[in-house]
Amino acid sequence: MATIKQVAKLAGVSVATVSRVLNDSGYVQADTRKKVEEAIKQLDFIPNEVARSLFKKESRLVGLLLPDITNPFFPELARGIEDELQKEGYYLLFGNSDEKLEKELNYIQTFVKNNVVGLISATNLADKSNYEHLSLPIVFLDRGPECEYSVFSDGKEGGRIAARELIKRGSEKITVLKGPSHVLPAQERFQGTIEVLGQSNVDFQVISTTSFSFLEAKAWAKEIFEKYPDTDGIIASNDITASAILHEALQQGKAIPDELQIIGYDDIQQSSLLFPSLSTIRQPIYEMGKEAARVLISLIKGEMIEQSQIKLAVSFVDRNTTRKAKE
Amino acid sequence: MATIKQVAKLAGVSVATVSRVLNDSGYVQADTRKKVEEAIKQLDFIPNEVARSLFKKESRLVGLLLPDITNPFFPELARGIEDELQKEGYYLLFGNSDEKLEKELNYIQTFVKNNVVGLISATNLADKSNYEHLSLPIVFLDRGPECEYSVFSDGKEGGRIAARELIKRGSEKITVLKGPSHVLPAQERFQGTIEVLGQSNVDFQVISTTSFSFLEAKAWAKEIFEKYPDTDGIIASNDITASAILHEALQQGKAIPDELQIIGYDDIQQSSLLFPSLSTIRQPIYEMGKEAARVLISLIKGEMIEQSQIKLAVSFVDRNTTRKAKE
DNA sequence: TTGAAAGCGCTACCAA
DNA sequence: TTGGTAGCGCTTTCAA
Repeated sequence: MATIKQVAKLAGVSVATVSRVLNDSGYVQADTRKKVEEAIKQLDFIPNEVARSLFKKESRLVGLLLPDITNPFFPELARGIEDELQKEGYYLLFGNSDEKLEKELNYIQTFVKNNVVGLISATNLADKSNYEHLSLPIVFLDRGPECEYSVFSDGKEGGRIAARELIKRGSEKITVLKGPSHVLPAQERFQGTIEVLGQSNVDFQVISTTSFSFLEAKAWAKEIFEKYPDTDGIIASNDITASAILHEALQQGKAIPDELQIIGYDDIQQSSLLFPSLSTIRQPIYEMGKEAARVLISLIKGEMIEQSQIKLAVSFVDRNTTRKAKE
Repeated sequence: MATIKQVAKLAGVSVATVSRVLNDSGYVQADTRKKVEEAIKQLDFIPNEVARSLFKKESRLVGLLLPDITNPFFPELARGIEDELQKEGYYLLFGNSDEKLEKELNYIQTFVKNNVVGLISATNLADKSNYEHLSLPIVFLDRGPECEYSVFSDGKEGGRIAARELIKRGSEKITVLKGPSHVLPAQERFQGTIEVLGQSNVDFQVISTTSFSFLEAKAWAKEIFEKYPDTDGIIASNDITASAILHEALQQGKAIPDELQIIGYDDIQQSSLLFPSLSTIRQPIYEMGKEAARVLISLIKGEMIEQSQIKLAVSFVDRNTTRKAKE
């Protein structure tokens, strides 16, 4: 790798001058610039970002902390973030926390060590205290309003919509899966759901679930169908869980959606690939990622932020695990 | 952020000594070490990785280039890589190339600028020439043997297995989807498939497909069912495509697997969530990621590598879009 | 308009 | 066993 010194030498100028053309700063005469540019080309010189970062005390790197990229919700989020950051010349350093504090802390430290200019965290145990000493712009994603800067979608309303749509479509004995209690967004939507259900005239019951795992969800589904064989509507805590329930229901020969309606949450890509395709509450996942990146970039640039908490709207995606609404 | 200088001052020693305890190198007396460690704790000092990287001319960063993290094949790959790297204290800088040369080159440059110690590339246009001037350890993932170091699975054999299993299970008019021609691994498996099919006594036809997109695949499926209504076995180029075909088939009321058998490729997580669950050829995706990371780490450490090309075995996953094998 | 030089935080050599 | 110090590659004063 060529260095700035070599370029300077070849161009017959000082390193200061080379630096100036590199950064388009200060005065450089046209022909001097030309000489330098030629030398750069000749040597295939690429400025060393590390040296630059050391001096400037900031890099072009952004840290991204996710629970698990393997969970289909997160790749889309990550993609939104990346696409937005890339436009502005920032790059992603990324880690999966597995919801383990140790890993989370370890990654945060790594990010800091590497002079990241900002941080986006979508983990659930993202306790404020792990972050506040950082003196770095931080944006929390998919998490609630108690934090400084955050981007999330309207979980409560999403939960309400799910309940309303199911009622509107004629379910009368609804089963609600609560979702893991440590996953805040899941609890939000759950609250919204039971709020609406409580005000309605339908029967409903709540199943406490502890994970989003497909296999466990299948077991719960089995249990539900045994205990409440006449349940005619299920509100799942997310699309994976909904897939599992759908799977079990089909296996048991239930008619979907005539006998049983199922509604998911998230609208991950695969939900439309199921058969029947899954009706669900759509979070604008990709857009959430983009938005978070945008907020972070503004923060990095020290721009004014109109609102520190951005709540995006959710919507009902009417596919084939729900019936047509009654007029 | 505290610096080594401040630690040295507080501990009443020189920066050299602090550096020694930091790196466990050279001689440090027990009580001196203690003083230093206390100062470190007191100041919450974390060594600046950037400065270290500048001096050492290498970082703890590894670059990862993927086509698109949103494609369900890649998160698992990424996870395998990350888990393995993390054990050894390496971290991931990552980018999606979207199979665009410009983006690919841009990311490679960024990686180099940031002193990455190594590179893992899983892109399809990964032309050797874009990489060979890099003088960096590089491992190609999910790609063929023409490259220096690579980890991939046995695509040809996978293609063969798919054909054999379908024949064994009684399909007699098989349709093969060819998969995008620029995706080398897809072509490998296609070769394997037609090799076996050609030696057999079954009829078969090949459909040229140009993408892995679900929607396009649905359209092809429709076309297939129109043109070849008596096709009784489809070998898809991957699981997404297979999902689309399954979807269309179910929509048309075909009995799966009695009337039509479908076999996918990859065994991404969601394939088991489909109903009927998808029979497919399993690539050990996570393991491939791990293996690639392991090779890269060996390369970084300058260890001897027994084999530069690691080919992992694939296997048939017998689920519910294929029938039981005839005795 | 240019160059000399200090210094970002760290490591490693050499001398003490 | 310790400290002084040069230098990694760059940016940015300050002076010329």
